Formats: sequence, C-alpha cells, structure tokens
Amino acid sequence: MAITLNDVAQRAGVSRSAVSRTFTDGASVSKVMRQKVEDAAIELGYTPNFLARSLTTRSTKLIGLVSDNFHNPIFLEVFDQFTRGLQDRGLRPLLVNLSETYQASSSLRMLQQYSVDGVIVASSTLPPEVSEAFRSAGIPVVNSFGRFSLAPKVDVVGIDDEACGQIAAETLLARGYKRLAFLGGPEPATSTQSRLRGFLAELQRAGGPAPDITFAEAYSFEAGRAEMQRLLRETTPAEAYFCGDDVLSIGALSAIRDHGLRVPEDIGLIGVNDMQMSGWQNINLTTIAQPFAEIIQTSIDVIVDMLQAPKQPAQARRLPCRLVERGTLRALP
Amino acid sequence: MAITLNDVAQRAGVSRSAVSRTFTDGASVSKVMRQKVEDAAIELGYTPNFLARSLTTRSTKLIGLVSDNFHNPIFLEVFDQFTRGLQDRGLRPLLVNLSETYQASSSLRMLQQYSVDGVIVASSTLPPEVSEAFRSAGIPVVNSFGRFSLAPKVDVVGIDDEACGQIAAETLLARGYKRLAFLGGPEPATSTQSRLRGFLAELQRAGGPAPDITFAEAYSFEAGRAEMQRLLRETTPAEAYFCGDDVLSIGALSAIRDHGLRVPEDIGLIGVNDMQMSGWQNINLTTIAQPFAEIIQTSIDVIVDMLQAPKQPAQARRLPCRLVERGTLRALP
DNA sequence: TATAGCTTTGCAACCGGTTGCAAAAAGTTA
DNA sequence: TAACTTTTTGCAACCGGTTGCAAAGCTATA
Repeated sequence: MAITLNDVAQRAGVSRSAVSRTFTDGASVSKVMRQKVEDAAIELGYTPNFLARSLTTRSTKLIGLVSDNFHNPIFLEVFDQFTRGLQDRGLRPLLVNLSETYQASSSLRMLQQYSVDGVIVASSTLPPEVSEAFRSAGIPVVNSFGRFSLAPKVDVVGIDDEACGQIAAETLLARGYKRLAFLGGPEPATSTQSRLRGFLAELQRAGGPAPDITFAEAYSFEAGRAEMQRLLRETTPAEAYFCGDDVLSIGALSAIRDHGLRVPEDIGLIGVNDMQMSGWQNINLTTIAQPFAEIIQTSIDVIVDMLQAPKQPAQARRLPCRLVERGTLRALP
Repeated sequence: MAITLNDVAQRAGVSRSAVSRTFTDGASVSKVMRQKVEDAAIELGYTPNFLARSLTTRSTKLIGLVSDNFHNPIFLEVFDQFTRGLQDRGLRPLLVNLSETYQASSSLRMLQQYSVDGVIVASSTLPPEVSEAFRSAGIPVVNSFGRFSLAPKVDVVGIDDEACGQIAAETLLARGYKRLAFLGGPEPATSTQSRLRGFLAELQRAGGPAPDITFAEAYSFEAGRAEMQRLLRETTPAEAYFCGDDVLSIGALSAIRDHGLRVPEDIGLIGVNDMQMSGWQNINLTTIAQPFAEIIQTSIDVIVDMLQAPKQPAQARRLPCRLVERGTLRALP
C-alpha cells in the first residue's frame, strides 16, 4: 500500500542503506546518489515511516500531553500553545484525557505502549503521583502548572501560589479595603491552600484583620456563583473578595449583580489567571495574571533538555505573576 | 532499557511467538503456557510495544485530530469529547494544530509519518482540500463540523446550516419582530453563507421584509462587539439580530448594553452553538444549539467503521439543531 | 495399540527502517 | 602511475514485534 524505502531503493537502483542515508541528516551520501534517491522518492511520493525508524533510533518524537482540565476555558489557550510549541520543535503531542472516568494510572500504560519520548502533565489538580509514575518508569516528565516544592520528585513549572496570595492581599490593602474575604477553589487543592497561605501571611504582616474564608466546590462558574449566593444570603458580605480563579470570579460577579449590588462600588473582586474572557468589556475583571506563555515555553524547554541529557536532578521552577488592573476593584486612593 | 518480548520469553523459558500469542487475543495458547508467560511478564513489568506491533499488523490505533480552532471556547468541550470517545475505543488522538502559521498541507505529511489509522478534521473553517488530501492518500478521514454537500468527496458530519438560519427566522418572526438583521461571521466562511441563505429563504417565504446584512471579521467576542458598535453608531439598529455564533453574540450583547440599550427590551439577540458560557446567568443567551455530542459520537463511529471497511462512498450527514430559549428575545405573544 | 484429528508450539521470515563494518570508489600525493 | 587517504556504498544484522507453516503433543476413536 504505502511506499517504502525498498520501493525507492529499487526504483533508484541503489541499496536500501543509501535511501535511508539520504533521509537521515549527517549521513554520508554523495551528490549524485542523493539526487537519484530524491528523484525516485518524489516520483513515488515516499515519506519515511517514523515508527519503524523509532525502533532502532529509540526516539519517536512523540510527547504525551496529559491533562484532566477540559472544562476551564483557559486550557484551550494552553493546548493551543503546547501543540504549537511542540510542533515547532518537530515533536508531536499525543493527548491523554484524564478527566472523570479515567484513573490516572492508566495514563502510564497508554503512553508506554507508544514509547513516547517524554510526557508533559498539564494540570494543577492531578496528584504528584501521576508525574512521578512516569519518572519511575524512566520517561522524562515535566509537570506544568504543578505545585512548587523545595525538593520535588519531578520537574515542575508553575507559578508561586503564595506570592500570588500575597499580591492579592497587597492590592486589596493598598486600595483601602478593610473587611476582606477569601473565596477559594476546592479546599483540598494544593493551589487553593498555597494561595490562601500567602494571602493570610501578608494580611498578618500588614496587621490587617483576619479575613472570612470559604471554598467553592470546583474551579467553575456555577460553583463560584453558588458559593457567592450562599454568602450573600447567609452572611454580611465582605468589602472585597480574593477569588480562587477567574471563572470562579465571574460566577461570583454574576451572583453579586443579581443580588442588586454593584461591583466595584459595593463589593470588590480580584481573580487569578487572566483568561481571555476576563478582558471582555462586559466582565472586565481585575485579576492576577499567570504567565501562561512562559510556563508553557519553559515546560517545553525543560522536556527538550531532558531528551538530550536525561536524569538531571528534578527542579521546581516558579514564574512570577503580575497584577492586571481592570474594573472590579475601586481605584487607588 | 525497556523490557521486550525477548526478555519475557527468556525469563519464562518459552519461544518469542508464545509470548506474542499470549498478548494477542484470539491466538492459540494453552492455559499453562499463558500462566508461565503472564507470570514472567508481570515480574518484569512488560508492556507490549504498539509501534513495533503496528509494523506487521498495519494498525497503530493512532487517530490524527486536526483542528485550527483553538480560540473559540466551545472547542475545549469538543476536544474533551473527542479524546474521551477515542480513548473509550482504544484509540489515541495525535493532535495537529493548524492555526495561523501552519499551512494545511503540512498536516498530511505529519500524520503520514506516524501511520495514523485515520484522521478527524474538526473544523468548520478549514477548506475541504485538507480532508480530501487524506482521502487521496488512502487514509480514512471524516470532516467534523464540515459543510454539507450532496456529493461530498469525503465523509462529513455537521449541522444543517440552512435549517439553522431557518429556525432563527421562524423564531424571530414568531415573537413578532419586524425589522430583522443578520450579523454573520466572516463573510467568506461557508457556514456564514449557508446560515444566511436559510435565514433569507424563510423570511421571504413568510413574506417578511428583507433584513439588514453585515459581517463580523471573525467568530470572536471582539469582532462581534466591534461590528455591533459600528452598527449602533452608524445605523438605526434593527429590532432583533441573528448572530453568527455565540461568542459573536456575547460581543454584540456587551456593545448593546454599553450603548445604554437593554436586551431583550430594546434589541433582541439570537446566537448559534449553545456553548456552556451562553447558559451562564449573566449572559443567558437565546441560541440555536448544535448537537455537539452527537456530531462527535457520529464522527467517531464513522471513522471506526472506515477502519473496518475502508473506501465506502463518502457521505455527508446533517444533524438537527434545536432552539434553546433563554433571555435575549422577548417572549412569545 | 495404531490411527486420525485437533491443539499447541517453535522456527524462520517478515514489517520498514538504521547502522557498524568492510569493500569499493574516488581523491591526493609523490 | 603507484601508493596511500578519504569518502561513498552495500551487506547483513538488528530494533520489537507478528504470523504462516510444519512438527510435536495430545485426545478420541476404532
């Protein structure tokens, strides 16, 4: 069916090795030989088979892209950048969706069967064991958007969640807010906990009062809205809320407005992520931007380095967040 | 490095074929033999290499997933469902991102090199030549979200864009709107043209007046907002707009509200897609739902069928859309 | 117990490539 | 032109599996 190396060799009247060599760079082929082979190849429409090649070269150029985050709109941007970044380097992303019904352990087998050269685990919610399983199996792995740790078992590229909480606290305090609150993502998530820790630490340092603390059930619009509705119904709302992320914030925003209150006049709101939608004029959310492009670029760099020199000691990289001022907080005094 | 069939054979003291046979179902192996092999395999942690296997079986279980739509939030849901649907059937999605800088022709080579068993082109905007190239190369292909045609060159699964325009017209007329307008996506897109055609046909049939017709530059929030701003500034707005899709509608919505007008009291709006966000209470967009789940399920079924019995004549399937009533149109009289 | 029929097993060739090695060809130098 | 280098080429083995075929093993029947 498909054209093989043999076909080309025969057509060009040369050996199989000769054909192979013209298609591997750095190999020794004379100009006339190369010409003959290339003519035959073009004539027949030959494309080398990467999988057969991988058998001897032990490199498939396949990178497993594992994620469980197929509901938060920011991940579309994440996938876009990952796939393009990998393509630019001649690598191909093999996608594994670990959401809901799939147990994490299956991803190792799935990707081992295809001899991937490396794996990118793109998730802030998957447990570290998922990434670690790949490393134990000898497959280069990097955990993008993972949690920082001083002695990580696998390479991690992410943000400094504590610093993120600190920025939120500073921002709110600088604008004169007194009664503050933390409306986090799911309580067990480590990102939630770290952001809270940074938030509290900075408030304490500045001598501010302790904030109210509640958690939404998920990083989702519905969860943010539901939790804010509950707060408005059952409590005296705080002056300003630091929300777990942007979708959550947008949910909270809708609850506040439905309740007849205004943002930022009655209640202030600050999120995390800076997803595209947050900049839409009908949302216009003040938020703390994650450096998505840099995280993704760095993750790819890390994995590419590991392909060349595997088994360096694992390292966790923290990239800085920055405040994006829009319209959901009152102005600086 | 990795454990191979040979290692297992040696450990179990049997032939290579025996090991191979215990891992291919339907092959003839006695109970004792199977036991010996499985023990050795577990002991060594053996996983068969699918790529080596594919060399002789001529099936990689790899499906190319080609798309250029990494900006419209609905596509995250689309990717989620595609990847899960494929995984459920033991297939693995190999992602190709064709947005912006990549020219379509590269996708064929990329996927040929990996001997994919089939390709799903998930896009309503890529030209039909992209899908056709795969078919010419003998690779089973289905174009999801593609344009309907009576004599298609490749299999297509999508919606009936004309019917969609018709539903929009019926819906608006039934609510007593008189001065209607069409605010489409990019003018050259075939989906835009088909929806317009259906819209106009139904209006004409019902004897309504001809609508205003304009086009946004893209299927995006910014484009929808910009075009609606222009309309509000330069024209007398229509009573109700049929918008190209939901993101576009949401952009238009924000422009209308910023202009001090109310929806649906002053201006009505109906979109297409029913993306998750459209149901958010702060948006609450009346729209025409695309049957995403069915389109994706059908696409996968089609490609799986082709793997078994390739080269049936191509067929275009149209799945029905349905109205989702929310809050951006006035109530039925 | 001999024979026929079925199941299980191993051998060896093959899938589409790569690569170490030695022979052949081409290029240099004297 | 001969002797010596360097480059180019083909052979054959290998990567990790599968599979047709025939031999071996087993069971059932006469």
